[in-house]
Amino acid sequence: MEAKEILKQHQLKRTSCREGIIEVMLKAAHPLSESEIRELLAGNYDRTTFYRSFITLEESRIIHRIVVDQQTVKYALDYSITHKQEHAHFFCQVCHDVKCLEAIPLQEFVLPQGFTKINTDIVIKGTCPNCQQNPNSI
Amino acid sequence: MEAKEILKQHQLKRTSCREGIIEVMLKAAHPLSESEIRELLAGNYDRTTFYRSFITLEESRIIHRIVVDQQTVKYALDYSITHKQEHAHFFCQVCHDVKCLEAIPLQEFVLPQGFTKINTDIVIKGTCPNCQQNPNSI
DNA sequence: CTTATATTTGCATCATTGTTGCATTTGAAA
DNA sequence: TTTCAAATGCAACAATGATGCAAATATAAG
Repeated sequence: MEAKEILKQHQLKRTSCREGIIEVMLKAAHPLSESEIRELLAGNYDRTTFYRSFITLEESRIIHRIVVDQQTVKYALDYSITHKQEHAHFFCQVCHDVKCLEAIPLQEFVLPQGFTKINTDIVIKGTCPNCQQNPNSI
Repeated sequence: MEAKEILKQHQLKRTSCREGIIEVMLKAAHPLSESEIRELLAGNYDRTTFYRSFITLEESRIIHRIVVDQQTVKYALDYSITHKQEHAHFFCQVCHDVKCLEAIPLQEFVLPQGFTKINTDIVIKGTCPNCQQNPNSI
């Protein structure tokens, strides 16, 4: 699907900043940070505009956050757009990339009586194959 | 174990700020935020001192962070101190409390070839029993 | 117990990031 | 093309992360 259509479906105005962010994410092989998206974006937007675009896109459930730690947040298109299954994410502590672990089936979390589950975030931290082989490529 | 001994075992100087933080966490029923700990703390420390104490305690693996989202971070004593099993955490989106889900056994995450796992963070978001019953108690 | 020393604290300070108000600009519906 | 609500860009402020340094303090040695 195209960025334009995604915005229309979610009843958001088609602005170049929003459209650009979605386009970058459609092309991306894995979740990107705000600064990575900013660098891949054609236009040069005010940081407030950029900041508010993420809020809007997240509120409309077009994108979702993957919070690795306080200083590392990545963004990915929502499952409803990618049609992917919910999955765990892998964070490489060397190259700081996040990869989707779609191949790993997730367990069912049966909560104690009275708890209601909305969603589950799973982040596995470690070293990715590339950084294992080339430990000096930081 | 007592705060004093924990600091000694980790070869840290016994300062009242560090000791106070550990004592508060030893008494706590569930993970606390920085501001919650600050309120429960007897002394009134400079924010830099407080800030650096958390860095030191985390580096020495006395405490660990539970990152719920960018603005919600809770702290708990390290598993090596509490002797608890690794477990998932539950974040209530109404009262913002975090509870340890020690009763839920965790699956094994078998990573693809070449990945090395260091640890796994699991945060389940939803509504806790108390807030389910009293939806206006925010 | 006293002294010596390396560590920690508190304060000042600066950087970065989150957030809001408002005038101007822009998208899209009529 | 016109109209109007929504989005942008800018200024400004708040909150938080981070660092340098003199003064205070914990610990080990005497």
